[in-house]
Amino acid sequence: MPLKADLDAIDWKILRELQGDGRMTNVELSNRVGISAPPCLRRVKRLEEAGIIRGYRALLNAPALGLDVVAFCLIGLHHQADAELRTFAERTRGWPIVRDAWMVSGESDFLLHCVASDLGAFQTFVIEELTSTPNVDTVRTALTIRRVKDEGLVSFAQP
Amino acid sequence: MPLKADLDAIDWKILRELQGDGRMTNVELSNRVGISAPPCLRRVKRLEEAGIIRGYRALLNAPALGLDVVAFCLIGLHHQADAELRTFAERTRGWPIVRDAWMVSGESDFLLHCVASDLGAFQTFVIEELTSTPNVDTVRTALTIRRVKDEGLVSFAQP
DNA sequence: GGCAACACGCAAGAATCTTGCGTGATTTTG
DNA sequence: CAAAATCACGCAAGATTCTTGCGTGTTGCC
Repeated sequence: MPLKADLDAIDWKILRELQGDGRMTNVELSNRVGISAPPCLRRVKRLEEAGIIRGYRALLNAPALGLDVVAFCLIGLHHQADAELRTFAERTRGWPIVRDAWMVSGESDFLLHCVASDLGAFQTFVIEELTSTPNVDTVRTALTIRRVKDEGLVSFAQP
Repeated sequence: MPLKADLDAIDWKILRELQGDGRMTNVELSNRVGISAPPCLRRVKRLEEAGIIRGYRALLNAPALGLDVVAFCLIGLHHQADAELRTFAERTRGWPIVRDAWMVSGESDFLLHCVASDLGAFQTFVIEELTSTPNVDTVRTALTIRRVKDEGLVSFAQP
């Protein structure tokens, strides 16, 4: 189970390339990183099995699918005991509007990344779901105007 | 250039499957959505060319790569004229710590999703880069404790 | 009722994936 | 210091997948 220390320059190149295009063929990938196809495939498999590559995902165009509203919600709870935090975390998984969610420290307890078809649907969610959820204290929302940067995890130079 | 209205049930299945595993082979995908491989591939190509599928990306395991800190920063600017917003947006693209960034409306002007190797690196970024950037008024940070939900865009039932 | 448009499925050639094996370099061990 | 072990590479071949062209059936529209 290789960790960061076991990765060499070729592994970092592989991660960078697959992050840019996760559906690239193995021969194309092997050309870009400078080795032949079989060892390249073995490296990718190893990175997957080690959990360094968690998976692959198609990126979808939200507006083209009729999802015009992207927003973030900062949630503050009344009580932050472990059970309450778990309860709220579980609840976020049942809300399809919530794309991904983080437990955070600071002024708020949770940050929710939300996608909705329109402003009405989002407001309905905030009012009828979020604020009416037990233990929810504060809800601050930030509607997104546009994305100004969208990169993967490894965007910087690596050894 | 098909839009939402032109998508049928099979297209939605394709989007859902590729969002779950973007590297699935076309024959596997065709089996899952219930048609043969050639028309399945043609549909995927069409979705790509229409921009509905924006691309594919490998998901990486940040902690395994020595990136232990994930945080969000809410940035408020002094002046929000178009030129100033563009200037700050451009600046976020030069910061490797910033994974993706959104221009938002509400109490703040930008939301930054940041990934750093450790707390020190993140704090250095906030102090020496963010707060010392011209026109930056307020910086509120939320360190993430853990991710409680991580799904793609299309997680709910579709026609 | 007939015609055009469209998407499906079959089939075949091209490309890719996948595995086994031999070689060379680096590291470990006696 | 030398021998052995370990490791990753690249080659080659069979299996799988991709990709294209083509014929057929259905749908919608004159």
